[in-house]
Amino acid sequence: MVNDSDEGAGPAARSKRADARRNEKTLLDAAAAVFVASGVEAPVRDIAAEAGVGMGTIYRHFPTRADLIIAVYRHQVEALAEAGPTLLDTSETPYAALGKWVDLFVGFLVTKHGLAAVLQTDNAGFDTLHAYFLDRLVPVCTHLLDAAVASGEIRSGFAAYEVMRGVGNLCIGAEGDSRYDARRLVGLLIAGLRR
Amino acid sequence: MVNDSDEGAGPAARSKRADARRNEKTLLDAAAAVFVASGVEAPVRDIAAEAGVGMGTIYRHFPTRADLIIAVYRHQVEALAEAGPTLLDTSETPYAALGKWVDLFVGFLVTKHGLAAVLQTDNAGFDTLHAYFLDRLVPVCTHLLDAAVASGEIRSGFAAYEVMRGVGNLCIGAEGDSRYDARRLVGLLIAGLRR
Amino acid sequence: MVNDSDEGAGPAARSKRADARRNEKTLLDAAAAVFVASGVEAPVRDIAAEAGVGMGTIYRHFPTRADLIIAVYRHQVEALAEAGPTLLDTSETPYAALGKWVDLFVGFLVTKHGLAAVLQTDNAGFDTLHAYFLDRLVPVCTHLLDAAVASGEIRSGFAAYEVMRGVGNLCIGAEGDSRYDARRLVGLLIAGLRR
Amino acid sequence: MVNDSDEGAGPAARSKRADARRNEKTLLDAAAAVFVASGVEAPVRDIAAEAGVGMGTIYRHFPTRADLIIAVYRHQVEALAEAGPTLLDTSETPYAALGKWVDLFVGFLVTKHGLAAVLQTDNAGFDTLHAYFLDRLVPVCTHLLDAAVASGEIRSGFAAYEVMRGVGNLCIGAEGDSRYDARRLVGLLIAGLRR
DNA sequence: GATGAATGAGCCTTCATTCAT
DNA sequence: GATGAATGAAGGCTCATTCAT
Repeated sequence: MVNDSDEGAGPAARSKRADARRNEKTLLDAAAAVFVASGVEAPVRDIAAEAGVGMGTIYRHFPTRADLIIAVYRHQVEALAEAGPTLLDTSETPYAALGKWVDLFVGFLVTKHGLAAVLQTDNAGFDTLHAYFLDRLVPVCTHLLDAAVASGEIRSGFAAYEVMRGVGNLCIGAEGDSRYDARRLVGLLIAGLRR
Repeated sequence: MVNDSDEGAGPAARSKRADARRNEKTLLDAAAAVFVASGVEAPVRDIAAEAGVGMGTIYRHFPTRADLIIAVYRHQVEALAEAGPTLLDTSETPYAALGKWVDLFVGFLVTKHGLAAVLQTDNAGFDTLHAYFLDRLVPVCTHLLDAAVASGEIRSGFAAYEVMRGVGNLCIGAEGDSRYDARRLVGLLIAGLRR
Repeated sequence: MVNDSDEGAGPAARSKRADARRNEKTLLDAAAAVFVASGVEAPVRDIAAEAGVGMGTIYRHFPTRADLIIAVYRHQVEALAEAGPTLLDTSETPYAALGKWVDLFVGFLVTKHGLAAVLQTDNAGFDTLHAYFLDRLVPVCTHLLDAAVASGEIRSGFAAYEVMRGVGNLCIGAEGDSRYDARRLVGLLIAGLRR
Repeated sequence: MVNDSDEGAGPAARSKRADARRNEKTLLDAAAAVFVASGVEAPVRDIAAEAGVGMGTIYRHFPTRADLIIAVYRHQVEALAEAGPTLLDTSETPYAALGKWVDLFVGFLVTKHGLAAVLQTDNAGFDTLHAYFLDRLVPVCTHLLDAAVASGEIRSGFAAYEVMRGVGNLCIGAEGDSRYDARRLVGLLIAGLRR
């Protein structure tokens, strides 16, 4: 994030940017809060209200809802992406790393009311969102799976995309149903991968 | 069910009924078609249009959307329920029966665009639907799981509700995504149950 | 009612009529009951249901709601009309007769949930209803008023139509409001007529 | 009311508000016009059309129909409320004041097609409206009645609520019926109060 | 004649999105 | 740039009324 954009503009320009970024931060925080409370499909008006800005401001910064969602979760997705290699390095076996990573993924999704649902839907207009998540995480997951296959711990033949979709799906609606523990079921799924 | 179809009823006495029932069939077919095309949450208007009837007709026959959905899928749910014991009798092991039954379940869900999604949602107004599915199928699934636990093939501790929810979730959005094979993933989940 | 219609038809025709009249009686009773329970604007379907007949039957007998209402209350309106002269004959003074008659009128209206409201509304389609009530009762009321004016008990200058409309209005919504006693207020109105 | 109109507010700070308020004025005028023409129960669409705005605009400003009605008549209700004490001060006797006030009330209601009807109905959703009218006017009327009782001009025992309801009822449907003069009848009612 | 199924207009309400200020 | 007012499509639901059986 340090050098995220801003190719060295003059001081005034920069301050404007800084201003805008601060505003954007407010937006993202508000959106995150509303997403948690009411799901990713919450009315734009609610998000604007939470942020204390006009709705137009939301639209200026994020032309589509998908853009907003991406922005909201970018940090966490990045962290997730970065966690892959790290876990591989620090875990006893590739399979253990996979398990831990999937757990992180579950932790991410389960707390985002409705995100998992949006992720799998073929709703037009969410392609960007889809693409972003996949572009960023599929390679990471592929890497983990490959390693675990290579170590002989799991069977081959399952694509990262598929596994992630499965994990994502298992997380849908998990929040709020005490009889359903997404993490346990995901555990089953990953266990099913073992040779 | 015995006298459900009125072939052989009094000639005129049943004429209205026959008419209405034929119409109801049209409605169910139309609803099924629309459900496949646009999901179970499709506008009532669309279903009416597809059936070539007025909206009022839908409401007359099915006061709530849940009623309609139940009616549309009743036959298949019943068949599913009845398949459980049969499979247990005719399969080599309880686990094999469980696998086959789950496969049937997946086959059912995968072709019903949006049904799996509705099934897990806590949308108010779908309680009837929920209840119907669970009432009918959870006992069957429980029976299969118990048998497989008893035969020592799978670990214990997973409730039918949870497993079914998991399977259901894995089927969400499966249709139309060629890179995602719900059946395979469900296979993984069930495999994960093995000791 | 004795010779209400039926100009001496043949026996068969007559029996048919008798049949129809019995049916019509059922309809009227049902309508009266529903009117009391849900007001004069109750859905036709409800009335049909209460009568245990199809809606079409209602429409056959009473093309418009006004026709039905008239039919339902015809007996009571006739009784009211006939009570006028009688009261005049049997009361101490014309004003007393007027008071008693108005009381009967109030008693009639107050128990007909919504009737008073319909009576004053200029809803198109209720002209028949209006006309019937007025044609039948205005002359009676006029007679009473005239007598009371003649006896010097009340001031002149108020038309029966106006007084009846006033009484009718005071009865609107009386049922079900314990803080509002239509009869008392009507008493005030009639008291106001005194010299 | 003091700072209700914003002549003199900060130049730009209030521009939106000014805009919206102007619009609200348009809405109120349109609503008033439609209320006169079609009654207080006119479809929201009609009001929007009359105002030349979208329906959403109505809903933005007035979440419920009752809110709209209240807003439309607030000024007049307030004026009515304030007229009570004034009349008491400036009239020869309390009874005269009562008569004049009731006359104002009649003048108000008679021009509001359907308002009187709504006022007496127990329609759910109009409670706010009811409450507002009663809260504001019953005390005023009570005051007038009490004074007239105290002065020995009228009989006691009639609550303001009841009298107002009576007056209100007498005004229902008055507009457009040349044979019915609500004011005269109300006069009769009030005359009836005299000892 | 009776039936009640079907029709469809009509109303309400919610929000995503645009755009004047 | 920000604001939030306005728009209007979309969808749900309820009957009055017609008409095939």
